[in-house]
Amino acid sequence: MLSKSAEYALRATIYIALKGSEDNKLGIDEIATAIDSPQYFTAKILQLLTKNNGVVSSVRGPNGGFYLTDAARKLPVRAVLEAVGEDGIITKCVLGLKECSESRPCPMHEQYRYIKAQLRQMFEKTSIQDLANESGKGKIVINNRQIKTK
Amino acid sequence: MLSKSAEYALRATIYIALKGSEDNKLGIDEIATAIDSPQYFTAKILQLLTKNNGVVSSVRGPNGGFYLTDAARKLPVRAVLEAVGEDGIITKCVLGLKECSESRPCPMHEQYRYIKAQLRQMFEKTSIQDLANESGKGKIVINNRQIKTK
DNA sequence: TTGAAAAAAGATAAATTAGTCTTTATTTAT
DNA sequence: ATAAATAAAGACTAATTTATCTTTTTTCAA
Repeated sequence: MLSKSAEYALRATIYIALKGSEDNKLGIDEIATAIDSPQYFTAKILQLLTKNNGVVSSVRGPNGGFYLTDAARKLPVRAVLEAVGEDGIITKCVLGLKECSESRPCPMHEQYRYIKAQLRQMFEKTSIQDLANESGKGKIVINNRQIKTK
Repeated sequence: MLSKSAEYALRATIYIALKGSEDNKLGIDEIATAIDSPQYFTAKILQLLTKNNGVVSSVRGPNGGFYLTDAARKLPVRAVLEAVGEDGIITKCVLGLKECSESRPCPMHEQYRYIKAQLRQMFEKTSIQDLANESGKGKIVINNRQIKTK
């Protein structure tokens, strides 16, 4: 469904939203451990998220780390996917046809249209903060690990 | 969304359903050209489809080629995905968590559950023949090319 | 103003997926 | 029986994605 990059991007973003703040920046090691992802690779992905769409903010040096601004928290989940170049799920044809549209639909188009619209809804109407809130409900989990909300 | 393998598998299967029959078997070159896919690679995929789930049938030698049995035509689209090992879309967690379930849901679980159910519906309730019929409606297209139904 | 802590950037490696080519086996027709 | 047509099987190459390691830059605190 999604690439590893996209999965890590989402998990990392949710984790940062949940545990980080401007005066509690999180280090890459903590993040990678928490979401159970390869550290260096996750670092690369966070770089993408800081460069594109301003999803994640970062500062270097002592007490540096990653956090989300209030504005970033309001961004739709789609912004995360876009930042890692992975929004094809809601833009491309299921059968991979370049030219597939209402006027020239592929054999699955009719059926998939509605589902695609819902995926789009989900990724556009849900904000990063919304996901963090879900995660905060206690029983909800990132990577098999209960996250303690402060 | 889907891998190239899965896309080619679906396109090839639909094409064979539409144009082939037990006494009009289709050659790999025709198929690959028609669905605009790399020939040798598509051959590999058709091998998978003949070995797994009996989606496609084939015979070698002169006048050999690929076709679908009547039974195969009734198979759900999911059988094609399974045959190429690509049914993760309807089985796996969006965030890639190993342990994500009703009792231990990931932050997107609630939202995605319904969509996943619909994807499953689509892939399980739609048969290969159904897709071929769609394709037969005339304006519908495999790979930007109008397929002439006899 | 120096040292240490952090992310950024860059270079490389490993794994997976996609794609190609060659050889073999099977089938049909002559 | 033999030759030709075809898919199957296997070996190989290329591209992309995933992952790791090293070096550089920035920032803070002593």
